[in-house]
Amino acid sequence: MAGAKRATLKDVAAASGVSRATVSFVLNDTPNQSISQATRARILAVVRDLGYKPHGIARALREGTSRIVVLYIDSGLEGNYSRSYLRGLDEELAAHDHVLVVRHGPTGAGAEQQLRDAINPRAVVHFAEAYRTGHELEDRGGGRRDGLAAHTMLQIGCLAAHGHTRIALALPDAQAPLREIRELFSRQAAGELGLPSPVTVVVPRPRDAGTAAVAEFRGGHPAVTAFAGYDDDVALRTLTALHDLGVDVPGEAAVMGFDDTEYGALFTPALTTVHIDAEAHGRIAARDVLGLPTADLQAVPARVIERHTV
Amino acid sequence: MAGAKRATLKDVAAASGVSRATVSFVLNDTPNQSISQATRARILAVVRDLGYKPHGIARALREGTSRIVVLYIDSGLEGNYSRSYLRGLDEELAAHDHVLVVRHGPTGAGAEQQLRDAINPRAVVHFAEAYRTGHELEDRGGGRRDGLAAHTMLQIGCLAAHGHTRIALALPDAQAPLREIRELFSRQAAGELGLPSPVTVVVPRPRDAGTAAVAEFRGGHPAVTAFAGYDDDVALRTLTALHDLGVDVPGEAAVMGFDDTEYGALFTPALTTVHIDAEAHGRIAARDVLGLPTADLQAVPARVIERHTV
DNA sequence: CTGAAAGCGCTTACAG
DNA sequence: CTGAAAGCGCTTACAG
Repeated sequence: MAGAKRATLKDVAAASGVSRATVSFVLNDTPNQSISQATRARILAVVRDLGYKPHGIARALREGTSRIVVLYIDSGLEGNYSRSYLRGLDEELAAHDHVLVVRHGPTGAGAEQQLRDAINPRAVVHFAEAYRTGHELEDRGGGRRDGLAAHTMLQIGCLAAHGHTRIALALPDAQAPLREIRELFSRQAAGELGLPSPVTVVVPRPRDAGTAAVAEFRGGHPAVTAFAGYDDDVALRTLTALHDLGVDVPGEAAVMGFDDTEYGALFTPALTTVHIDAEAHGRIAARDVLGLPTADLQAVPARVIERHTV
Repeated sequence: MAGAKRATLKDVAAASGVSRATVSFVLNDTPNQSISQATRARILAVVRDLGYKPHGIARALREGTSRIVVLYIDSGLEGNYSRSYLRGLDEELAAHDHVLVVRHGPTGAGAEQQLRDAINPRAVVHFAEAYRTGHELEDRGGGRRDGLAAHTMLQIGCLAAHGHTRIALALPDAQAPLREIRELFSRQAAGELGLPSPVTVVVPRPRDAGTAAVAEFRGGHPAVTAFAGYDDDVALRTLTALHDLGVDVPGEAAVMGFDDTEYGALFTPALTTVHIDAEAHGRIAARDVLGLPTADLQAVPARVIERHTV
């Protein structure tokens, strides 16, 4: 049992007194094969005794793809969205006998191809693609129910509920991947609330650059009283800039985060933000790439975490 | 070229008018095979024309393991250590024709086995193992030159240089994986500096629990004037607790982080910390698991980033 | 200098 | 109800 060479299908067949095909049939529940309960039970017992596990590589060669799915993720793992998404994706894949593996950083086409050549993954998922584009969730009604549009509405809505009408969307940089969609959804949300369209401000790193950017922005847009962060990071940078400028938050200006990180709670004043549980999004992504139905999966609604910056 | 079925070794052999073995020999630079320059060139040209790439799965079946190495990582990716380590590991592996793949979260033995069965990785690396245990780096003299011992010394040394003699080591929780080794190295560092051994304080989440813990600790240890954080996160929590307690930093107490995150710079006062570039550690880990020599790899020394909490 | 053959561990028509 | 055979795409003794 210990240390021994790993058991192979042939071993199981030999020990059960049947052919390898038969073993394979019972292990895979192949339809239209009538194998007696007795043999079936005997084989299963041998499988257990020998600790037989199918050899993934051999299976992959035969089937054309391995039971691996790879997740490409470019952003960090600070926010709750990414963590819960990862958990959902991982668990759902595992439940369907697949294993998740992740690649970080920008996806060079070369690296992606290299990985494809190396393990023939069953599928590839790009982090939060459906959420980020809004498209797929939109098609299922999820965009406005539990997708980016809904979450943006939560953010803008919270600001509006506190009396703010001139809102700025704080962006990490001009090339932020979701910039356009976030601007769109923010505009729609403001529109529905009868507010003017949010303007946009880039709050870069490092600290003093962010402060300079916010100072300049405020000079040009004196009517703006609230900042809706693209994510918690940008919101925190904005909050810091405002602090460095001597602007009282929330007295003179409000700041709201997006996608709860652990750091927001630690700032003073602590960051008000929207908390998103994306486990269902991860599960849906898993089902999608496996070609399974997703109708029974329901995301839990996001919620505003009221702290002290609005 | 586009859309066609992927080229196979057989295709290359046929197009070059040689056997598959010959193609394999030239592609793998198999020693002790004398193949004429002419055939070699011809084969290489065909390989290029056909866009032939070895089929990783087939190769893995034949060779026994795939050219994948998996990194298990439990902690987040917030700090500079993990990011630079990941980069070094990834690049070094790629340079040796392997591909890195990562698994997040606690390593269930089951999940690890499942992945092993699925892709027969060439090797498995556990995040920063050599660094964290200190053992391997120590053996090569690296522990004190560019390992955890050296970095701990940097942290304690900075505090000492600012006149602090009673230092507390702030831990995220009592079960922190590196707790013992960090305590050991901190004690050694203090000893070398002629300081008493640091005491230990756990600063938990959430914010108010952290504050309560720090308040209680200060009650019991009034002589302590400096907190050395296990990492930036804990340091930030400690800093926040001190703020909530009305303790002036750095006037009444100093706080020092460990492993620079982006958030430290955003706090007020901004966190003094030690910045570690672990790219070489990642490269060394890659070489180690591949059985390659590492003597030429030299870590860049860590450095203290002086901000405003010491 | 090069090729025919075996074999890595599976799955799945096909034949009884 | 079950088995013998082919084949997924490679690599590597082995034989010329």
